[in-house]
Amino acid sequence: MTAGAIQPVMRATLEDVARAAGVSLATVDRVVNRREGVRAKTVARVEAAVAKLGYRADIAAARLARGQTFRLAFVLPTGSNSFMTSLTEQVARTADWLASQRGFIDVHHVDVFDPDVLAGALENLSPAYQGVAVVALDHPRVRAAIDDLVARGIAVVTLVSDAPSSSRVHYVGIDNPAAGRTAATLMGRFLAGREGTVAVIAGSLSLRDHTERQFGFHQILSSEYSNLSALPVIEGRDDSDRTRKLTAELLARHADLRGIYCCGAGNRGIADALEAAGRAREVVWITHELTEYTRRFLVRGTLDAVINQDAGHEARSAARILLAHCSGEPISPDQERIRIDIFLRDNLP
Amino acid sequence: MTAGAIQPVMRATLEDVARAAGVSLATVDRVVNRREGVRAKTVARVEAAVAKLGYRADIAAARLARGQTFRLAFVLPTGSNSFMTSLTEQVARTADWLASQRGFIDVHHVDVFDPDVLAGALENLSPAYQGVAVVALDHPRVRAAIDDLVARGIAVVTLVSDAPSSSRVHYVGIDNPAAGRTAATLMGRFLAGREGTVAVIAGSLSLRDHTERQFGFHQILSSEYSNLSALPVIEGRDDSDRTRKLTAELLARHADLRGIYCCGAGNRGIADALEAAGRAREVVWITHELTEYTRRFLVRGTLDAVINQDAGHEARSAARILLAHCSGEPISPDQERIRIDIFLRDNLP
DNA sequence: CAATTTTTGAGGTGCGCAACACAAATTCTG
DNA sequence: CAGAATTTGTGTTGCGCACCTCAAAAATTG
Repeated sequence: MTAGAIQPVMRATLEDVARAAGVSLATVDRVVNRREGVRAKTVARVEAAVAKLGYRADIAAARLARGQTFRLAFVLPTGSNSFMTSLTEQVARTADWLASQRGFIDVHHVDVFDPDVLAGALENLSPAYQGVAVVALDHPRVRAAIDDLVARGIAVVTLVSDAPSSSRVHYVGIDNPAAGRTAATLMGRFLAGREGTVAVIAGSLSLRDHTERQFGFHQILSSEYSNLSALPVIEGRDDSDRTRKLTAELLARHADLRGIYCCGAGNRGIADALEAAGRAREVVWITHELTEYTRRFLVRGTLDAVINQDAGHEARSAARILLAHCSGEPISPDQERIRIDIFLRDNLP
Repeated sequence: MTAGAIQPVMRATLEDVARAAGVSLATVDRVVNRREGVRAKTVARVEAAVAKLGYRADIAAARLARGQTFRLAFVLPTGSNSFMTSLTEQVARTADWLASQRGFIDVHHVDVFDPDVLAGALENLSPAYQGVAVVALDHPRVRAAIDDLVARGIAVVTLVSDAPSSSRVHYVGIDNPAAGRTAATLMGRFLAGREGTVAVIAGSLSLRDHTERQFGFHQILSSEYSNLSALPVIEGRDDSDRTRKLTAELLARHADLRGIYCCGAGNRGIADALEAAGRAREVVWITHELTEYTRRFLVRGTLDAVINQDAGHEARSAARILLAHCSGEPISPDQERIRIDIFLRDNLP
């Protein structure tokens, strides 16, 4: 047995560093906080002492002394689909956690599907915010609004849906083309060589994430599963009534329909139609986002797989990244990477 | 657009509460820290003020004032398989993070597969630790050692591998039977009705997690996929040389071998044997833990799916839970729940 | 009502750090 | 080598809280 021997546990303080370097507290402070007016030679001496003692500022004490507080704005859709509801709830929880870290979150609900409204909301945001997380739309006006915020020194992260060409500091969300490819691989493998058609239902093709998903899906399906042919993409507008009708039509029209990939919301409609037609077991259905409904369909066997992004992780990650950015701390990339979760009936959380 | 109006952002302090309740700072302190000697009526007044102002102690300031530091021990296997290496690394990173939260982690490496050695290591642990995370073994001596630590007031969490009947405060790891069921569903669906046999390779059946996984696997395979019959479990001892030989034998002996489920390590051996036999594409192979090797096999198409537990998440979660337990703070269960990740070639992180 | 007990208040200290003012020491100029 | 400029030291304050002491006030008792 190798024991990491029990060492003295006290943290080195600024004072320890000062003593070790043979300089005063003020000088150490100047060095560690990169202030002016210290000779290079002295800087080196202090830095050597820092390294030797393994000094690391107690960030809690530092924040306390600075009296820093952070104000963040989360701009979320007014829409009421399950995923966005869950995201809103997770943002609230994150706010709760952040409050104990001297951070404060205001949530603004806007119609993010209207570029002008969204851009307007961003433009009117109080300059008191140090950071903004926004479920973005990839549109020139929105892009400009984001760039404008960044130019004013406000850190912006895009959440769930990106605006890649803007100057946001980070995108917190999944790789949507990869998510689509994942869905296609599951579809192809679950259908294992059977011939037939596969339908793709998107919310709207003007949504970047839906477009990217169906792009990834088609990419893999056409290159690897020639036994399956994809039907033209249908826009369900994330609305269950509409998807119910559309799915019913699909089922009526295509006797050889083997699979449905839904890269948006409106899942209740799809489930209804599949079950009404009695083809729930036979048709492979894959969709996005784990909600109370998709969970139920999964357990029941109507739904075969869910591609999910963890809303809680996204909310926390956005907050952490904004905070780190504001206080110049580093972030650890692989803790912040949002994974593409696959859920089957068996590995539901 | 609904704007969460910009409110005053200052946190309420103890002094604010004192003023609002019309009592002194000392009394508020007595109430919030549950000290003796305050009339019930006064307690109620203070608590009302706390609620009204939404007062929450600044935990950073509180920790600073208390001068609290935490000492945690992580007891990890000496073994060198990729997953454990990665776990060790993630524990080191967690230690780094924790150091800025006034927490200190010592790592002890022991042969966790020998119950006596493991129990001995736990028994000899310095009483200076406030918390211990251990990759456990479900064995009476180990159980007793854990119970003993808990009896001495040391919080214990089991990590990756549980000792369910002990008095550990938490198990940080995946639901292994569910992981096995997940593997079986993937196997059954990828093979979609084809007839044949499926091999199961475990590290050792005396390891609780491996046993549980193969249990879950068999459960689903036998109840839902009658077209597939499982061969007797093979013990590969997590050793690539051995698994290579065993896999080669399997392939030679069973022309109708359709799938391999490996619920332990030794994946390089399996990959070698599959590729050497030229049956890498045809045989569905599912294994556990995403490592540099399994990632490569996945990309190459030799491996079909990986069931993974996130070592980084586990390390951080164990530390957070121990810390919360030591300082009497609550934990948020769904942030600490370790998920059963499924990785295909397409959703690799 | 005095004596006793319980409750409350006032005040101080220190945790580790940031931020600042000002004096002292050191170096650099002409 | 005086004077100026630069570098370093000393010292203080306060962030929000925990924890302690001692005295004052209030409630309870005989």
